[in-house]
Amino acid sequence: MPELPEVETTRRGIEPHLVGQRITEVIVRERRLRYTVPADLDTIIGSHASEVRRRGKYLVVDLENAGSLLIHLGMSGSLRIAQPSDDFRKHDHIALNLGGGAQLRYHDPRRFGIFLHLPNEEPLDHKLLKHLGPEPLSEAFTAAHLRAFSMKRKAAIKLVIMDSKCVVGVGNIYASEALFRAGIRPGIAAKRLTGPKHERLVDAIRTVLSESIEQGGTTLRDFVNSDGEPGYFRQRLFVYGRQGEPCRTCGTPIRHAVMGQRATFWCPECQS
DNA sequence: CGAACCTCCTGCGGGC
DNA sequence: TGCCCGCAGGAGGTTC
Repeated sequence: MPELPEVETTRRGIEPHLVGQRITEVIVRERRLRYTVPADLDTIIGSHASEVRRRGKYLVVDLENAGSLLIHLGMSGSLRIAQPSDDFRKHDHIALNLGGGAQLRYHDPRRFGIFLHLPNEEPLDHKLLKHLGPEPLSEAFTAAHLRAFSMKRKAAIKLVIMDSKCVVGVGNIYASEALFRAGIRPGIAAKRLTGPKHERLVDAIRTVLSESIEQGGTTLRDFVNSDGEPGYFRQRLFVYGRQGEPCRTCGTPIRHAVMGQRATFWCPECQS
């Protein structure tokens, strides 16, 4: 389940293999992703990748004079650098051969991901990106912003920080983790957060995501000729998936509930 | 506008 | 051991 740190780790992993490289061949083995992979994707053949950017959990591969690729890993997607001679594995849906001899492979068992070509438009103006809120690690994501956004929302604060119009890239796992670190119960109505809570939550989101990106950085080598799965499974989680287990801080059993149809975890003692 | 719910899909875990 | 069922989850879309 790629969250923002995994996507950023992916970006850093593939960028040095892509930038400056010419796309020499496009192989599409399965078009049925969240949106159908365009039938004319091979029009990118001959163009050079100039940059790999990230916006939220979206990746943008800029192509010189050929627009850009818009990629999302969905629930189960991954990108890795392979060799064209490597056997295709089940769910390896797309491969781009590169001038230097390597190959970028898109793998996605559940096919919730996105792989689109935007020939002309500025990708940030695309309808999928246009309404996204600030990057959590940018200056724009402040306590004042979170306060303003939460003001009229009676929805649970956890749902609000997972709303990409409020802030991008906070997925289900890190939402629970950030709220634990901030000492805030996930189910409290957003509008009822008081005083320093916004600041603590902004700080906690930043910390959780930054730490996870750092951990991912240690596994970058895995992007070449391996499964492309960042090492985030090693992440030490405080509450996520730990229902009934003792809180790592106080020993109280971790609670679980469904919010917005998503599993939610918290410590009833440490979070108020 | 916000809130609640639906949808896509496969792998995996629980239950027996 | 093997099989079946149901669930998990990102995020856009729909409905009220």
